[in-house]
Amino acid sequence: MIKIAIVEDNSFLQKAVIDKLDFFDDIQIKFKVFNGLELLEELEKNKNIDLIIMDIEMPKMNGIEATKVVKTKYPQIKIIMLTVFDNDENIFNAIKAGADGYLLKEVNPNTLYQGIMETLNGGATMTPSIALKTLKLFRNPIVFETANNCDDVKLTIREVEVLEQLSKGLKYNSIADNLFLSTGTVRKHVENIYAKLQVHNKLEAIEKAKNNNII
Amino acid sequence: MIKIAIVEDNSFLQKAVIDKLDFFDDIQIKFKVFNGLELLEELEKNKNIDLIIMDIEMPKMNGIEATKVVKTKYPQIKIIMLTVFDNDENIFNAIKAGADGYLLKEVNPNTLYQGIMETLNGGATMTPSIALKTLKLFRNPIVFETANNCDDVKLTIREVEVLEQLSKGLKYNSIADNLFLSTGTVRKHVENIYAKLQVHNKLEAIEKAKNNNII
DNA sequence: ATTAAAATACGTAGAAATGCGTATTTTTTT
DNA sequence: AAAAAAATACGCATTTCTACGTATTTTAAT
Repeated sequence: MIKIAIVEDNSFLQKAVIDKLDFFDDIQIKFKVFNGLELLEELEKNKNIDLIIMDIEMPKMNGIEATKVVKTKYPQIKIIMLTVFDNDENIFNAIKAGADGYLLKEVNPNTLYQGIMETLNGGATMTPSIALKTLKLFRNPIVFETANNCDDVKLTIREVEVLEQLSKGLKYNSIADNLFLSTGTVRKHVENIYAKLQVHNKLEAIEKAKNNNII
Repeated sequence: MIKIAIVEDNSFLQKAVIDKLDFFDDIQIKFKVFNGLELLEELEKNKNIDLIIMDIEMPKMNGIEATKVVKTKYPQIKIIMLTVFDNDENIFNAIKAGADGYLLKEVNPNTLYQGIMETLNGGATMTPSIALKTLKLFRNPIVFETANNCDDVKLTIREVEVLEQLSKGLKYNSIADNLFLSTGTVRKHVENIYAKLQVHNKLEAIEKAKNNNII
């Protein structure tokens, strides 16, 4: 049994998706919610989900943001975007956020089902029009001002140096050695970095720093 | 009538492709050649072609080079790569060269036909496994340093899953939770991953895995 | 049917990382 | 000159990770 969750704010379209999947016996719709926040709440209660069908435009938390969070907290869950919008920016952001597929709302039941199966078997699924846009984006990468984290994070020069070394997988001892510091000082820099970035380990710090073009 | 050209150096495989397309009445194979150079010569004589089915590895001029030239001189002609190779570098280069699709040789007649039709209707076609690789390349653009990934590293499916979760900065406990495992098992998987990749911590493992496009 | 590989799980021990507190010196800013 | 920010450094407690060993069950391959 394939465990599916549906995230879609329009209850009419939600129903349409459910109807499409109703044909297939091995598909079990575990829950349906109306926005990203509700999805996260539901996943807290029950993370035993194989795949999420996700709309993009939604109140409170949109599908892109939700995808980012889900792919960070529960990377094993597959996500297929299902939306009426096929503009470059949405496609680009959805892929960057970690989506495993991108289908348009008018998809027929069979194609949707196929897409789900292919995704669960370690592939990805896209409608041909989306695939073409993806290829074009690939060839001609546009820089969207992602307006990522406007948090205006400011690390000092020394902190950036330490973070750069951290990102190479060096341990505190080696970093201290490289920068002619004591291990304790490196440690303190790392602490301060974590506090500024509001994270709690190397990987999160590096991820966030990269997103803000700090490193 | 859809006018198709086939570029494939192996005459046996060439025959196989023709057989696959023979089923369909609206497909007309205008000519078949054995490498890129012959293709260009033939196009000089007759450029009235809708779509080219192109192999990659060929003598004299390979499919990537040929695609570049064709897409420059005759941009209206669609090109679908049809090859046994699904390595990142080929996919990357084919897309960059301007290919409109990328299918694997074992494709069944129907899918091939569908792909052709979708491509001619302004879409693109990819097998799900290729689509996934494309998305990964999109998210994680690599520099193809041949020295880097000669190691022929093979991780099991489970190991890749664990590594993906590791790369998000999750701790062993959360990973165990997400994958419904014991913490000890996660630990053991991580050990095995490190041994295979010959590394000694998360960051090195992730770095290496990304370079080999494992994650 | 037998063998090999993969996935599962636990224990012990030491290394490394994280969080919190404190404190001094140096540099920069006002 | 005074104040603020940055860089330096340690100690303690706790958590997490890494390494090594062992072992059973499940799945895939020959």
